Amino acid sequence: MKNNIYLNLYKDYAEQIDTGVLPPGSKLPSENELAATYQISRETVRKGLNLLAQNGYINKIKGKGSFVLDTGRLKFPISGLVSYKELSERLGKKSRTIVHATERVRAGNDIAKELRIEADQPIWKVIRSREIDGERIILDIDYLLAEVVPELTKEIAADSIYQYLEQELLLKISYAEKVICVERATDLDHQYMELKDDTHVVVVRGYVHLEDTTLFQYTESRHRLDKFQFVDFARRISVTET
Amino acid sequence: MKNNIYLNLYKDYAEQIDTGVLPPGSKLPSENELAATYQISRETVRKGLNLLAQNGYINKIKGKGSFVLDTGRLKFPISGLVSYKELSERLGKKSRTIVHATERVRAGNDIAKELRIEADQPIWKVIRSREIDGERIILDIDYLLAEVVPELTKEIAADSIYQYLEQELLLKISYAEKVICVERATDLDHQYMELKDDTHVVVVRGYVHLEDTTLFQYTESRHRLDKFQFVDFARRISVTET
DNA sequence: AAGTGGTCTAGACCACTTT
DNA sequence: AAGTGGTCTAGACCACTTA
Repeated sequence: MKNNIYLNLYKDYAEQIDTGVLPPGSKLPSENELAATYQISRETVRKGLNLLAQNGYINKIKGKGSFVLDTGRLKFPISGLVSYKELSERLGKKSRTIVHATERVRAGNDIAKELRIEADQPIWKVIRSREIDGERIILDIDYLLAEVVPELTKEIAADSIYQYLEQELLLKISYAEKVICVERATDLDHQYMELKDDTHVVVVRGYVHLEDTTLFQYTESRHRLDKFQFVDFARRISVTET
Repeated sequence: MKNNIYLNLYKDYAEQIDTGVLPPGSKLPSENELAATYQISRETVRKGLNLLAQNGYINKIKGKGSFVLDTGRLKFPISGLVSYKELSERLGKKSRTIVHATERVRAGNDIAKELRIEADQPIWKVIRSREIDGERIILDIDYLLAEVVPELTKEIAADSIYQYLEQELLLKISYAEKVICVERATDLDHQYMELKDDTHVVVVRGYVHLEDTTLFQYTESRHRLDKFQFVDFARRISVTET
């Protein structure tokens, strides 16, 4: 249990909104009220509320208050860096992970380039497909630096690699860049997904960094066109320059 | 000129990083230094730096300092709510907008549903294609509440609707939800884009809200598969529950 | 030990909405 | 006038890194 007051506030309200205890449109207590009831300072309350606002949970209106947004309609709060396990648990879908490979190999030229390392460096290669409602519609291929992740097993890959990295190896995952595009389906796609006669797949490339900016993981998440969906929540920063 | 110290700090450094004055890997002055030189408090410095960190400009490391990230390699800082004009200006690509229609109509059932209004309400419908490097690869269809936007012209649509809304109508655009998926190409797609023999297009649906949470704009941005790219920057919030 | 960023406080003033 | 969120301050303590 850490001493992170504003994060606790965030989690409390995020959960209440996720579970529907606080329905869309409800008004949160004012910042002064929250500060008083939680016995914390108002700036700390504001840190928590601002996190909620950034992640699409609430909207703050000057002079009025903070109100719960309608997050349920748009499911999939992917905006953020969330693991597949965390996501499927939140959605409660019937999903299954099939691990096809968990092997320690040496990086080829293409992967070395993506991970920005030299070729022949040892890496972990993990191939998994995700079955949702009985259909294999996602193929995830992960590459992790063996220098950072010395050990990896099929069991970990079947459960959650992120959980292992964070809770066992105590790695601090900091940020990721993702690039989404559409590409021709490969043989591997056909082998591990039920693609019917699709010629293309959506490819989400992920570059995951640690706190010290080390790039330690490159992921290709390949999705069947008709099942792919990505949801983003964005706030506008007014850029009225000069 | 507003009194927004931390936003000024953000813009200053964002520009310096965008233009390469501060190359990737450079170290920013420490928070205490910045507070001293700018004659502001450290918490205010931190607000500016945190904005930079959120938007992928810098990474902050405890005990070490703040460092510029490599934003150039992954261009397209789409993560955020940025208009097409702002984006193309930042990228400096040869692009052109062709306005096909700017008309005041009454909402049909489908659009009324997206905008969450009743059918037959007056709305503006704008159809534009975007030509990049000589090819028409994006089709944007916008629907705006006439109640919020009383007037709209072809000239505005050719330039920037956002600029008009914010600087002329003084509307406060607050946030947007975006949903990305792949769908079958329609006749309209073939009419206004150079689709060759593609059967599908990437569809980015955008729901844009004002400060008071009013949904006032629904946008369909339709992209040719081979030219579509979406880049996202995400920071991890550790969710080590219970 | 000195410097860094992370968290928190108690108070202040402002602009905006409501009564 | 009272209440709301937005900004800013000056100072405190902590955990972490570097020397």
